[in-house]
Amino acid sequence: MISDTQIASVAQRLSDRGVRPTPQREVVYQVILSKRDHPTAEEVFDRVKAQMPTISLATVYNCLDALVQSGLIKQVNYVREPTRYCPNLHEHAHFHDESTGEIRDIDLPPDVMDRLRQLLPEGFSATSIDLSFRGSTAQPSQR
Amino acid sequence: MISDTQIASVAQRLSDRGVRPTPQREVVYQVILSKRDHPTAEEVFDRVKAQMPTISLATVYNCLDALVQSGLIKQVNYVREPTRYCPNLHEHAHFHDESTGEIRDIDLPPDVMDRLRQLLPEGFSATSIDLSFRGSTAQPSQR
DNA sequence: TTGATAATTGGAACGATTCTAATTCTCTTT
DNA sequence: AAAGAGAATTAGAATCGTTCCAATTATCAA
Repeated sequence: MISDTQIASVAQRLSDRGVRPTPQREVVYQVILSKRDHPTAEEVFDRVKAQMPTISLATVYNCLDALVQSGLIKQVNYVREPTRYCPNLHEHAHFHDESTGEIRDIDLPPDVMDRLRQLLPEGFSATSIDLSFRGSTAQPSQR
Repeated sequence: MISDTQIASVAQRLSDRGVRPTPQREVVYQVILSKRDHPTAEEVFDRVKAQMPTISLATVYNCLDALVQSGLIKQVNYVREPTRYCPNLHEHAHFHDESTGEIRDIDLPPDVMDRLRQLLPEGFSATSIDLSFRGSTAQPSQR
């Protein structure tokens, strides 16, 4: 369930970032925030339709693009899989479990980020750093 | 220009990895080795056609898959761009220059790899680690 | 040389994403 | 509160990269 104050704060966060807060964008953003996973655009579309059945897939793509551009969400992509979207704005990496397909966030301490940046030759500056692991987990994740 | 010994060694490397050395695979592999960049499948297709005009795009994809699976080349992918292929087997990251579109390899020292692996929680084991930077270079790359 | 298996081929099919052009909305200015 | 300009939304068509398919051809072991 979503309270009015949450809706308000979502709209607020959009305007704060210079994103015109349309109902569609609010719902898309709300949907992404309300579940800590990494949905594809199609999955977002399905979830959003529950609240706003008339929204179109093109709009979902447009909204996701606006959110990504404004820095409110991030994109994750794996070879030959649809792009996924991620509401976690902390510096983090992704672990892609090959057996379950699950994607888990891995915290990235600042010292590691610094160390990574040091790898770049003179004159290179990175606006984003993407780190992703692929592998398997010994035990099933408990959550 | 490609000498016979180079061809031979390409075929040899294929069989060493358990990849049946067909003419198509040899040419695809040779083409990828002969230029230190990160071509897409279509680009590989174009280059290969110069030597073997009858090859089909499907075969190029098949060959690239075989090479990736056997560990002879790597895949690189960026959000909403076609998959790219990379002959550099050393541990390395990629730097994606946003203004030129160029992709540069960045060496990854073993200690950094170790540090990255340490980030994984208990029970997680990574079969591959992908690190990629996105940004711009102050000076144009000299090479 | 033969047979079993694997690879290649061209074209159709597919999934993800983008484009298009018409409509509707939002927000600012009156 | 109304109007107008620009932005966002929409449905559907189009596009792009990739995979699938069924028929043909090649490779390798016996």
